[in-house]
Amino acid sequence: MEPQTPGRSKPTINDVAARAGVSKKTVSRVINGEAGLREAMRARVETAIVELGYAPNPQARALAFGRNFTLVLLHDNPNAQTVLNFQKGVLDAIGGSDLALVVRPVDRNSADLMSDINSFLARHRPLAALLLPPLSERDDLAALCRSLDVRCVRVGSALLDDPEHCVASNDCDAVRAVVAHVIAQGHRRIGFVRGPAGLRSAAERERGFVSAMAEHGLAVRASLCVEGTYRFESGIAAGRRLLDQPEPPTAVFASNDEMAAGVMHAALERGLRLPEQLSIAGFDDSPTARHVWPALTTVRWPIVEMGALAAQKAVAGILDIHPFAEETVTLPSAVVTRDSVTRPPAT
Amino acid sequence: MEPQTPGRSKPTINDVAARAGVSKKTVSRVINGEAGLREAMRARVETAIVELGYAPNPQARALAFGRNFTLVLLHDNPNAQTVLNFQKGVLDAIGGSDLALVVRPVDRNSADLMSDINSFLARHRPLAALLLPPLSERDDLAALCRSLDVRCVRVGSALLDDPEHCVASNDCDAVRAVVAHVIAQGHRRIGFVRGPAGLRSAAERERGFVSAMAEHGLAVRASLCVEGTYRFESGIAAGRRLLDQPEPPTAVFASNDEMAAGVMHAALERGLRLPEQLSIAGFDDSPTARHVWPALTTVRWPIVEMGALAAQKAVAGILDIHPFAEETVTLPSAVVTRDSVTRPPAT
DNA sequence: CTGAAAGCGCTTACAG
DNA sequence: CTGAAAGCGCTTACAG
Repeated sequence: MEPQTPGRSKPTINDVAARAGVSKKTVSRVINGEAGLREAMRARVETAIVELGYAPNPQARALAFGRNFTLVLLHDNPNAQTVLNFQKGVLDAIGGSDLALVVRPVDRNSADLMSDINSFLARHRPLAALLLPPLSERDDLAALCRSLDVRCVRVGSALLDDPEHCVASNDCDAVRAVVAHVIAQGHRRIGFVRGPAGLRSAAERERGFVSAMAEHGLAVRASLCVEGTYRFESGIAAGRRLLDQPEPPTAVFASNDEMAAGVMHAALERGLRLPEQLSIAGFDDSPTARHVWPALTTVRWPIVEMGALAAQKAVAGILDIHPFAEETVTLPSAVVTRDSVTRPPAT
Repeated sequence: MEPQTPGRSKPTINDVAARAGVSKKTVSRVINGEAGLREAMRARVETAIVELGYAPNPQARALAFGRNFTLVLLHDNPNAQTVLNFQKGVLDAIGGSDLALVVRPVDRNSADLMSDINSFLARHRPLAALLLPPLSERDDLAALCRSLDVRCVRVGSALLDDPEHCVASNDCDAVRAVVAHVIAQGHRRIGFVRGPAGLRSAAERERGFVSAMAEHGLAVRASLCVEGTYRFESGIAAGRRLLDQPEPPTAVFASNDEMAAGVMHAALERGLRLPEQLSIAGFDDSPTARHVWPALTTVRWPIVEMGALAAQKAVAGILDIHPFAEETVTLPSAVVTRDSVTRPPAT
């Protein structure tokens, strides 16, 4: 069961060099895929590596390189599914390699945020930092990474940086599409639950809502737009306010699924039948979207793919993983049609 | 903004030694908190450390120690909230220290599972591996860790190992409590949706269900026990089978929240009113439990606390984080009473 | 195109 | 109780 013969410890670069009859510098060149080696040399070394079952010691490389072969995920995102799906994307992409993924949740309201991240990065010295929203929106953080010579890839609902440093969805377009779908069912009075002020995703989704309404010649009534926090409870509160209007909406778009579920609660506690008396759409395609009744029409956010693309950008030029074309930045979202949106009640 | 004067790079152990007028070995002793140092020495070194803003280089320590100061989380758990809450617990516990958390999802059905983990652990050399269920149930994996001299802490629904290597909930008792609550409402015909065969959590929860029924003198009818996969869809299927019985249950306990949500769907698609016509209880207290209507009565699984306790055990004797008494193994669950369980319909 | 030397910043093993 | 030497397994910087 144990491949490693007791007493004979793991082979080092010296063992490979000796066996191949070359210097360890040459072995190092092969390991790091450097150019300008005679093919015969390379082959000899590779044979020795295989025969010995050699694998370079990451700790030694890290010390000599002054850099760990790790990616660190910095996040302050309350949505577990989002964070985990992103991790999955990253790990799928780096799977075969010897990279490791380090996770580092932070508190964006902490006064020490920058200095904490500074010291963590300075000590740990990863290849790159991956920033999830809303952290990804902070330019000071991206600048900090650069000043520490740590690559930085920012994930967001819109273009946050140059193509090498950014992975994006197009939330504006995605919301435009789902709201267009609602409108196509015949709705005119559509309520909107906005995300928290200051978040880029909230702004993009609002732009999408406003565009969709404008494109179809519908007015955005201020009384039918309320702000939430992206949390479930705020969705309940928003739903109540919307339904308390003298002319309540016949449909509501909430800027994420949690708040959409909250709007459902507000409707159900008033005894409304769903979706007949109120259509509701959300954003994220979280597990909750399938679990609620009626199942929620929503937008699938390509977070797994964004994780894979972020990993690819993080190691570009060092490791080659290329599921995506090099210039890819924006990944497509898709409307997921389920049961929570139907025609408005006859008036 | 940059504390590090350009040109003067980070202080090393040599700088500290020089400034304190001691050998670097002495500095090393202070860093590692070794005993048997004159207090005056220690104080001198500590002053120099503070004055210089010195922090040991983790890469160098890793090489010299033959060990990284990291914890690796090995998991094959489909529940994002569970995994993320566990990560949160671990990170809360190790927060201040210079430990890093590395995540490594694996595929427990892969033929290379053991060899993949073997090579990852052998190369990465973490302080410890943290195993989440269902991976934690595999004795061969725990043995592999030990053979590689990597500590291993197993998380489970029951005692899986010695107290130093195990963190547990008591799912049997927790289910007993929630089912007792259902019975206390007056239900006699209670359906049961089991978890997948082979999983310890499924077996423990079943034991709890059976005990609760027995304690209250109720029969467990085979026709009212169906097996699910812990996934939502399997809950729908289970719910349909239960409701198709000639004498359908008046209440259902599903072994997790996802399946409970599925049972709700099965009931709603038949036009049942919830909870008046069917009471439903779940397990996990996932976000979904709050989002469904009626909100789900369930069991809160102390996964955040288990993460913190697992971290504490992983570094015991190396680092001291002690929110928990040393001998703590089992952490308490709690019944969360919401709206999905009420009295049975009058007959 | 390949290699011998020095070094990365720590710790272990041994003295005294 | 403290230290000088050697070493962990790689890479950088320089030769040739």
